[in-house]
Amino acid sequence: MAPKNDGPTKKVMNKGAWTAEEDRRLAEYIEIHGAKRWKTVATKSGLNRCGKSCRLRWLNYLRPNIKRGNISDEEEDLILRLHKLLGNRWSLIAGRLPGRTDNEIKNYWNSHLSKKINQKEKTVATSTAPEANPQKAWGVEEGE
DNA sequence: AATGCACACAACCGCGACACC
DNA sequence: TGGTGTCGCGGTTGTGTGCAT
Repeated sequence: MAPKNDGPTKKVMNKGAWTAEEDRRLAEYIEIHGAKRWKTVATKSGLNRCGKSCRLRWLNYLRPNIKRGNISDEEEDLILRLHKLLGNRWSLIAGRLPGRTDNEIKNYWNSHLSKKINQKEKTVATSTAPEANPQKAWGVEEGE
């Protein structure tokens, strides 16, 4: 499909998956000028992307020292404990896991751990004879 | 071999916080 | 002190891929 004429004033930003060329340009720009003023990064680097998009791409994918995939048992355990402590404060949790990003942890939680926890809760609920104390077994507190 | 489904991950969106003028 | 612009975060959606039927 041939692109339509967008008109003289309106500039349409790129969306969707990043290309290798875009990655290269972003990394190159940040290497020279640093990762600050994302709006400027977006415009000056010549990428037709918004600052937000550049920031996300850099933090979650291009930044050096990023660990990707293979979350170890220790890391998983740490995530579980930190989540219990902090709740959905993914950036704080990520801060405790060197090389991991908040987005990755959030994704991991949503696809793996939330299910695990649901299953755990179910087994606990069934194993602790509900008829002895039904309210506690179903997590019902008087104040609620 | 084709199709449908579930899962994993990348990216977008909306909103609140913060900095600067 | 209020207004405006930018950033950062969390929630959500879109898309690609592998697996089962």
